[in-house]
Amino acid sequence: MTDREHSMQPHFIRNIIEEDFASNQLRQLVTRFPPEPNGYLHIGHAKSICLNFGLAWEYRGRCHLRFDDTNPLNEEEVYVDSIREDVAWLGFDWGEHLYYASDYFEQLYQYAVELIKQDRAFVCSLTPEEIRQYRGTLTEAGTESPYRNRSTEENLDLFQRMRRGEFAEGSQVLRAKIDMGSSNLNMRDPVIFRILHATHHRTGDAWCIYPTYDFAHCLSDAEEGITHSLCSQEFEDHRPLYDWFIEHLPVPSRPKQIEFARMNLTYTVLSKRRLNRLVEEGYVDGWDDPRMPTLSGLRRRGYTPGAIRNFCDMIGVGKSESLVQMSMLEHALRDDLNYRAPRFMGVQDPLKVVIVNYPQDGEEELEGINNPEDESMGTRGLPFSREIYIERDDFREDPPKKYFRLAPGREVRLRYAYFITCVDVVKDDNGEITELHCTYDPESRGGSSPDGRKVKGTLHWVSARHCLDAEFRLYDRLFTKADPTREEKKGVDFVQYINPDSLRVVSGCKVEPALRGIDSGTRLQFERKGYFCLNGDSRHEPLVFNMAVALKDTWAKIEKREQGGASVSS
RNA sequence: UGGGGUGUAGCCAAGUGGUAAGGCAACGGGUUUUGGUCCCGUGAUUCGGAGGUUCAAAUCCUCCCACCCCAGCCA
Repeated sequence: MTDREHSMQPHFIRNIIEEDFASNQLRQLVTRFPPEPNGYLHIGHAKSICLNFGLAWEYRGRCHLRFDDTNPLNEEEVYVDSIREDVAWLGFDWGEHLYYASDYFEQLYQYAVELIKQDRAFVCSLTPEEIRQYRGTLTEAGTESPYRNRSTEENLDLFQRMRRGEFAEGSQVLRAKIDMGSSNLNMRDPVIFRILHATHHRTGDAWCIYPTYDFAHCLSDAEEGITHSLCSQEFEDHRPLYDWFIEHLPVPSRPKQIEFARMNLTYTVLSKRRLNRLVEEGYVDGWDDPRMPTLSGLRRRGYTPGAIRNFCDMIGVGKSESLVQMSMLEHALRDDLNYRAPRFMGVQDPLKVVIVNYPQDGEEELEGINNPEDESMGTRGLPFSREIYIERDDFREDPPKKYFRLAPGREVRLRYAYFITCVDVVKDDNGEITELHCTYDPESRGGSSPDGRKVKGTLHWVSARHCLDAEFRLYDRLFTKADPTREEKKGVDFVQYINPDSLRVVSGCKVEPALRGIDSGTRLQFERKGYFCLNGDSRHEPLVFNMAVALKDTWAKIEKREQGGASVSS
């Protein structure tokens, strides 16, 4: 991470940390990113990752990566691997500080025993349904469990037998003894250990009782010396409970929980459940489909870690739930890639152009600049010959107003090559344009004329004899509604709003030969089109390029407006 | 009709008693061998609403409205 990327935008969490340092309550900042290994990370998680690791980096503290693996029913090793990969890819380093809540199972068990001895926890033999009924409702107080006043000895014995596996799942639980009349449901004698006869991905069959989130999370934080435990807002109601455990147990440190708002992104979904449906029901091609907002999907799409970090920085950290426009994410990518992506020429919909006054078998090499924003990226050779391909959309027989590309009798520039003038349009029997005849001005070699003559348009092109075949995969928003989740609340299944044109596969594309042999994953700009990324499995022709994001297109905007089209939304 | 949280421009977001930052988007203009980039300019008499305190309020007080979260032995 560089300083350029890390702006120091003020936000309430940073303010709290500043105050804690100022009042000498804090010597070193310690944060943590605590994913449950039960799914893949997405852009929403990136916000939390960047916040936690970013703050630790900024204040010379440290950030732990801790897997919150207290529920063996939905956790798997594959998820821990992908999460580690994604966090590292984003550019963060947890150093030696990789932890698992499951590392603390024995300690957590001892803490529970301590609570029983303090008469602050009891084994409850109510059934799950009974527990629910006894809990009361939002507006009515709960009822105390008939098992609430078991003796310490009996509780100790029962809890030990729970651990030994003497009971069936669901028959007993350990509960904290707090207040069944609390208006905060989390304080109505919450369950802190439950029986699960399941194999855990790390502890195997060593345990058959597992701590709940509320019990494990705060104590894990305390064990690790976390100073600021940042979580999303839905845990705000849990904070009194978090503090209750910290207060009553002999923990080595006293972490502070601070909640911030989750982010939503337009035209996509970010909940595990919905993302899972997209994959399970085949609407996308897996978790790393380039249309997915998962980190693996964004990576395959061509997003850079720097772009995602900048995006997270841009959106800020607050307490009000946001619906961030996709245009912000796209801006962050363009902004990053503009400086680092090498430029190439690629024609999506080829239209043959014959340079009639160019030598029949002539051939020469022109020079192209790899990145106008960064001279150190050098130049490359561009083979030129009598027959080339240009973009079909760069020619209009009857050019509309403000169109300054090629048209009959009009002169334009071929980027880094020559000025050409269209002298003839060749069509087939159906009236389809099959090729263009143009003349070139030998004096304009390189792209400028010694007489100072100006042209309005510059076109990208490839030499027909030298170009490579390619396939472009053009991605668009996954949904047709900015907030498919909101629509869902009106009773419509969000999959109804999946964009049928979110993927357009275009074959028959032609790209310049310098692209031969580039590595998969390489990010580049096809000039005048957008930023692309060579797809992972693309070794031979046709080369497959995923479009990460299109370049801004002022002409498309003008054309749409002239036609009275609707404005583009984000 | 319980509790917790949030409301500042189309979106994100600073600001916490002294007269509304910044970014994205949009719209003008300049530069340009990418209709890209870059540069310049344009937007809130007003901060969910209504009252009140004050010389002074987005900031303090009162009432109201809207939205989000909570009744898993999920996290």
